[in-house]
Amino acid sequence: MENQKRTTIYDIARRLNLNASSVSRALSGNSNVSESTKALILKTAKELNYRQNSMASNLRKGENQTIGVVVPRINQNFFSNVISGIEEVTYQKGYNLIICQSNESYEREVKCVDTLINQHVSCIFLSISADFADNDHLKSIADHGIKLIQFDRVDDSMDTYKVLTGNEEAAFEAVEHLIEQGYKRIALLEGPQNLNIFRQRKAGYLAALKKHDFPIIEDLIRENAWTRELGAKATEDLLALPEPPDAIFASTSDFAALGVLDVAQNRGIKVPQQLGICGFSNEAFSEITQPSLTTVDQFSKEIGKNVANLYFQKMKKDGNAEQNKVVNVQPKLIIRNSTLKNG
Amino acid sequence: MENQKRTTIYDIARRLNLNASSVSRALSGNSNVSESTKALILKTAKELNYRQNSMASNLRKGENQTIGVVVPRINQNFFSNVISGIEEVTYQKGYNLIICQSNESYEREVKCVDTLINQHVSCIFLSISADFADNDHLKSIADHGIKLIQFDRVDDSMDTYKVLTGNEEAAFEAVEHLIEQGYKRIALLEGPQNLNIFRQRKAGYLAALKKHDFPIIEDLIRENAWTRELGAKATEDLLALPEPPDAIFASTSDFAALGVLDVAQNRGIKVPQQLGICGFSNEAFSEITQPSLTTVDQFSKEIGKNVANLYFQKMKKDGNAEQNKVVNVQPKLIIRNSTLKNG
DNA sequence: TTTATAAAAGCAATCGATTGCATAAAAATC
DNA sequence: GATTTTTATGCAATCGATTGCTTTTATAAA
Repeated sequence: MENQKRTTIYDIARRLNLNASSVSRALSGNSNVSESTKALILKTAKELNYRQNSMASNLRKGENQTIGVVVPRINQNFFSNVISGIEEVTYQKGYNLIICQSNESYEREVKCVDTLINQHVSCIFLSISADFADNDHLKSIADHGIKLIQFDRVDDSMDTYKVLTGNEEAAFEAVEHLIEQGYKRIALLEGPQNLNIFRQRKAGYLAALKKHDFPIIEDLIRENAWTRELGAKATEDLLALPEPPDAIFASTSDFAALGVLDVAQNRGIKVPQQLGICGFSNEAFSEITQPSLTTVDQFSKEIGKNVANLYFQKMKKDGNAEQNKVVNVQPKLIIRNSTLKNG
Repeated sequence: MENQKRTTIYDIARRLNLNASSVSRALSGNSNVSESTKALILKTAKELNYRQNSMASNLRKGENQTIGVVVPRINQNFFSNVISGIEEVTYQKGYNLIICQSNESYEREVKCVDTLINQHVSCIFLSISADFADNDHLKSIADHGIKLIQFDRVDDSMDTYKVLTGNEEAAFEAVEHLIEQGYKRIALLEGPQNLNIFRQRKAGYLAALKKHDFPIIEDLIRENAWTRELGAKATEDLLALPEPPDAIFASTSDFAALGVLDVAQNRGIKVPQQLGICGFSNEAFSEITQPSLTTVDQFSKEIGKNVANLYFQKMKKDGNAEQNKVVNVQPKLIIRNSTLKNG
């Protein structure tokens, strides 16, 4: 029926001539209820179709078995996989997930965090938006007694638990791979430098060049090329240089790498012979392109699991202890045809 | 600080020598509070860093501004887009989303629904899992005064609000397109027939054949081919027939279509000349394959928005009124090279 | 059988916000 | 200035479950 009230422990108590406290104890299975009445209560609860009201329970217990997740975009492969990984763990623990997307907007990110604070969630798992401005909202999370785990895109300046990808190492490895394949002028497509992940990937790029005594050529480094279109645009510019690159590391994403490939194909530039292309993220399509794309797998679902496990295994116990606050999930370079100049 | 208690309306009241009820009224902006004290309360609230405890509020008000979503897999393109669309609308309305994934398991779907009932959510948006067994759990949702909207994969036998894709029409259109292109023996890769969407797509296939006086050849209809691997496997079988098909409609997904393409490429079969291929869902990769894949775009994000709007615009008012309970989001056939025999 | 002990059940306060009703204060009317 | 009306505030119950404490009942020991 639509509007009938839900059965409460009082309904059960009344029916059995008992006190609500006994019903509560019986249902939580705790203690001090005789087996016989316990069985009776459970039976009646089932008959009356009883369900615990978790609002009341949470209010009284002062804790909410709920975790809030804030990501830039739910429907982005990386994040939907992270969420899936998180959900797998939290489901096991009987926790609920409240999901918000910031849509890459700082303002909205702040609002999402606000909502989650109001909801009194136990912990917030968060990856910051592209136009991240300051971290006041993150600080206020702790003020309200809520825990915080940052993942992937994090604010380095904050001393919170974090789950990270080895962006720098992965970028280093990717560029070194390009060098080993004999590419001489390696360009970089980079993302917004207010995001740690893009800074780190750039650092990896620079470190690899340095190690192999390659000069750093500013002209070969292109900012904000993180969509297919922007990747294509940047490629056009790069190829118009007096001395164009012979390889492009699209450190932002496989989408950008796809843009590079688009341009190469339009111009009849042979990949990987004349131009090497390396992407980032191992999107599903990257093994389907012609040629298939070399890229970096970030094990996004693993990242999600790690985030959740970090909370349950360490944070709930340690509180905010000063040890091992950062977990690294090592990514892996997936070498495919788009960079195999030496076959 | 970590363990300090959160400020409540009582803290504010005490500080201002007022009663908590006035504070509550002031904060909810309702009425009957003088401008001066209202301003004072708002100011103090900010000073004390007050946040409403929504557990308490919801408990008292008996409603929970929360919606539960159950999908087979969060990290599946279609569903993550639907969720994204849902979130966009619910966010506007100040509602929270609790997300669960059934992992295509009926048992887990039941548990998800259980959890959401306990959480006392206002409404559940649900798409059933592949091994859907019965609808007792769906019925019990209404028993607890919770609304239900089914989308995409629905249990037809239940009279609930629904948001659907025009699967049958889309499949019909796809097959008709193949016929118009001159394909003569059109095979079908179909999914588990306990899911409405696959039944409907099959119906569309059959209807199109019938309209054009094509015989229905059982050998050309393959069950449970809904992954890349299974699609490839089914294609192997089809091509081994004495009279193999000259087109394959992978009604299950673009992944299955990709499996078809794999086999064609391995065997040197020319697409679309010797074999036409049509997929379903318009996955990101479908325009990247060589040749690009003809497929059906379902407007998944739109579906999500429609689901949420259905709740806010109709259901909350009408209750369970008997009119216009079903919304259709019409999909669109995206014709690409894999079927353009006459291109 | 009586007393000591353990187990079972009841009582009542509590979590924090909301709201109908009552009262006090301010404003409007005569 | 007295009375009515409006507005502002206070009081207290309520939402449903939990839990420390007390009382009652059953069991074990003396």
